[in-house]
Amino acid sequence: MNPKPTHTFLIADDHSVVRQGVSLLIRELFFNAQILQAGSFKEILATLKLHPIDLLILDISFPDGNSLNLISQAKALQPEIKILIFSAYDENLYALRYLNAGASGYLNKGCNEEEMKQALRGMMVSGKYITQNIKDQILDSYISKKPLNPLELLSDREVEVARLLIKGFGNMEISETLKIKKSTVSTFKNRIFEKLSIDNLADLIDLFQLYS
Amino acid sequence: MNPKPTHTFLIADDHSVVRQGVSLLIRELFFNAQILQAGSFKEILATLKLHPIDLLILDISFPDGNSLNLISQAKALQPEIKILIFSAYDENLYALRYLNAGASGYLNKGCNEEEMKQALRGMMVSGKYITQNIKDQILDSYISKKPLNPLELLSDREVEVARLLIKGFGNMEISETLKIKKSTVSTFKNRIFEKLSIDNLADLIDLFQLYS
DNA sequence: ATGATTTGTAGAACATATTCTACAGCGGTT
DNA sequence: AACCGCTGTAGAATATGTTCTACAAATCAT
Repeated sequence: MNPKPTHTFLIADDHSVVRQGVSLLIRELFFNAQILQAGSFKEILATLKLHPIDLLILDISFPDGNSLNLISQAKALQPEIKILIFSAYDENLYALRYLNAGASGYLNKGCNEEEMKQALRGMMVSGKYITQNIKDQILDSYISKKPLNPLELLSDREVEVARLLIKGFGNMEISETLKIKKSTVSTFKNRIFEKLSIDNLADLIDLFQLYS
Repeated sequence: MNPKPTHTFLIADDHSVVRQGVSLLIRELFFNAQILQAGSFKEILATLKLHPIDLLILDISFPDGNSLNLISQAKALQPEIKILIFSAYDENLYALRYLNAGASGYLNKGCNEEEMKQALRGMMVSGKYITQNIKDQILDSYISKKPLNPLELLSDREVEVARLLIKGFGNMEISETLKIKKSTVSTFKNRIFEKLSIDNLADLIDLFQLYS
């Protein structure tokens, strides 16, 4: 069976429906692809240790955190792996960050099937995929450092902390989740508030709602 | 073809992958079902006007708003329609509200395939599906005659405190504004959280946003 | 290439928030 | 009239969060 060995995909998303949907799409394009799935960080890493993967399709948010730092771990295990971020979050907010962290494509979950197929083809043939929108952003951010929206002022870690804050996590929980001291969390909180010119959680939640 | 006319499903979600994934699942259970899809409010309504639907599988959040008031519109068009909410949001926070609005099932996107199938079967055979968790909630709210609008649970002073909290006021500021001791503010905060079954400010803000 | 800034991290002292308990007044029930 | 739960209020002990300072590593700007 399977006379021509073909590509291996790993779909990482905490929602099984999404994995199924992506799976289907892939099969339409690469009919004898090998498709693996993972629903958590542990599963992703475990799979990467066992199988060489051509393309990792990676959601941003998992129950156990965001996948930013997973990228480097994945690359450490498989330097040649291609990573396509597939997220429901606004690309304007996250794409640059993730591309910078080592992903080579960013696709919004709000895409239609055609875009999705293009993204998959793009990743497989040229190793990358980004929308015009993001290309423009890259250009802009190259030309002038003017942030398009206030959240871009935040560093990766700051965004991470901010996202936990708006989920309702307290400093203690955050410090445990990220394994940093509580005073560190406070420092981040302060810097976030300062950068965004706000001074309370309610405003932070407001801002994130506005810009995503 | 299709000798035995069977069920018609409408999958409403702004992410096409999700629609595909759900589609797949449905086909496994109801192999000759008719499956329609919609990615926006307009599409949902348009479809409802053209086709009688047995089960509407409905996401909560769409680019053009949340689907709460879409439920009554759907029921207006097709009083017999069954609606299963399929959402990534915490069921504890939203399920009752949507059930009350006319949905008869609530399924979290974090479910596995088996749960999803159970939900689909539940909806088709008995017209409803809810998790034990939500059953408990309903029971509680029945026994204690909790009004659906949680804000009605709060006493005048509690609402006053809650409003200040969601404006971003800290306990100190509230205690100064209302001329009560800070420990009193904490007591109120606790009672508010308890009455609304939440435990952090982010959820309070969420709730207040939903109810306005 | 080098100095300036940002980023990620904490310790210690201090400020704020929560918990647990309590109690009096009010309104409804028996 | 006596009881009950809900409301508005706190004190004290405890838990959590903030500030201020600091420092190394990374990144940026010149």
